[in-house]
Amino acid sequence: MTSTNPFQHVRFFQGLDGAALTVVQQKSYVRRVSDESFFFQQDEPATTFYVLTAGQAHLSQVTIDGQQVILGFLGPDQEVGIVAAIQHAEYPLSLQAVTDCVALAWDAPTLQSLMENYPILALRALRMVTGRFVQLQQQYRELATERVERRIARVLLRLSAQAGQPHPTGVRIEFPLSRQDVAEMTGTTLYTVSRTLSQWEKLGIVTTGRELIIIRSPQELLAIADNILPDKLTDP
Amino acid sequence: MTSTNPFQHVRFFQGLDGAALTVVQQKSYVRRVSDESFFFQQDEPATTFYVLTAGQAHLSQVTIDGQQVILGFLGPDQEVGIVAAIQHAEYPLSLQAVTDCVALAWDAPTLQSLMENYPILALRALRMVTGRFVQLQQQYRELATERVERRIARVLLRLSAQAGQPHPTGVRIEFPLSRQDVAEMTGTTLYTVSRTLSQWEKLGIVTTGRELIIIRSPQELLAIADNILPDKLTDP
DNA sequence: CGTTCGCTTGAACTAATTCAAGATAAGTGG
DNA sequence: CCACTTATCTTGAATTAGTTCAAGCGAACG
Repeated sequence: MTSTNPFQHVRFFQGLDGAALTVVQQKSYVRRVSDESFFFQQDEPATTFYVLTAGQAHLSQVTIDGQQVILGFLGPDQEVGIVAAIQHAEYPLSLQAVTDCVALAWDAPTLQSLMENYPILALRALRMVTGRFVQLQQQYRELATERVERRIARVLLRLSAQAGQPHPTGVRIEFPLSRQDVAEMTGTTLYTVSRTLSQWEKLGIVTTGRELIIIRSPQELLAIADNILPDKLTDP
Repeated sequence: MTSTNPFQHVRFFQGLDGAALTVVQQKSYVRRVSDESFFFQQDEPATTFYVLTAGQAHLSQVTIDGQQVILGFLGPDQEVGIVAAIQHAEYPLSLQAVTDCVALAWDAPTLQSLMENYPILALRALRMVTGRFVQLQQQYRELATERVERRIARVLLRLSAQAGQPHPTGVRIEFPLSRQDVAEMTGTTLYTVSRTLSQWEKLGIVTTGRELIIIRSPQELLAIADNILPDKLTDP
């Protein structure tokens, strides 16, 4: 068919010409991962590089004593597993589907030889990882300096930007998201998240349900994230 | 002279042959930065890539309200500023010398053309950034899940591994390190750091002074970091 | 030699955690 | 379709880890 090549949307392949795109595509295979299942788990040998084409998945780490931390969510056209391509190593985290997912996959040796044949791919990957790195540094700073409420506000804003769908009463986060999930993203407990969301619901900022969050007033959430206190919160 | 090329020690240049190393070296220049001064500051345009050859410096971010976070320390043979080479961007953080420093420097366009001429450099950089990324993810998880005491223990162990010098009574961290600095690395306050170090000093784990920390018992510090409680701490 | 800077320590305070108990909603199988 | 089971969520009460404020000490510095 003559429609645009879907690979053009993927940051990782931007800058490749048509012929190269075809080669890259031929070397790929499709992997389907159903809701709740893992693409890979922490400490497994890193064998595969993925570009997600449909669904949502989350990146998480577990501590020795079983505590989980969610480092972020991945949506369509996002890629993961570059570590597989550049060194014999283990995945430093797990990738778990939170809805049914479809992904394009490349084995480590395949990607490695693609990078050798198309040096621009290494530069692309470098730009990609650097961007994520800068983002993680910012998240780190937020975790180190900000109160729980602000961190929760930031996470909801980030998720709504990344996976938000218009909804009659606001923007709905388009995958099941529990209080526990939000806690693991913000370094707090599910109790504190529940209390915070209850309070926001009373103020009309969000609507919540079981594994569901709809943002009614992004402005107020932004004000909380940026620590701008509205009158109704400062008054006793 | 016939001694080994100093560039061979730098991770970034490993894999380059002698001729390439010479070219890379010729394109570099030396920059000296005295104690307390900045290599660059957050939000400045990223123009330069550095490899530190002598001294110690720290990477830090400041929040809008002036709070500082230290993301890590850099010692000899470590490199920084890859963001300069790959995109027109601002430095996402500041690099400040904590002792007198000497560094090799490359301007962004220079490094960019070097990467085009020697594609292996992009792969090197990718490996480097990925490594740091994995490390930062780990630090993030620690910050999200661990108590202050453990985080402080980890930081001291990390710093002693990176910049520790043998000392009659233990391992000494070889640059001025204030309580405030440790607080900014662990996301806590200088008061809590002071209290923690005082306690450890009573237990004989460390010796401290003004901007000085000597680790006397790395094992006990490791036990704290790994949450293995010795009897004397569990007894009432 | 006074002033600055880094450090210590007590005391009061508070943000957030932990524990406990119950409510609500979603599967599951008879 | 309804009872049974399971998982998510809410909320109060008690607790605590860590912060904040305040005051004072001692070493370094100009």
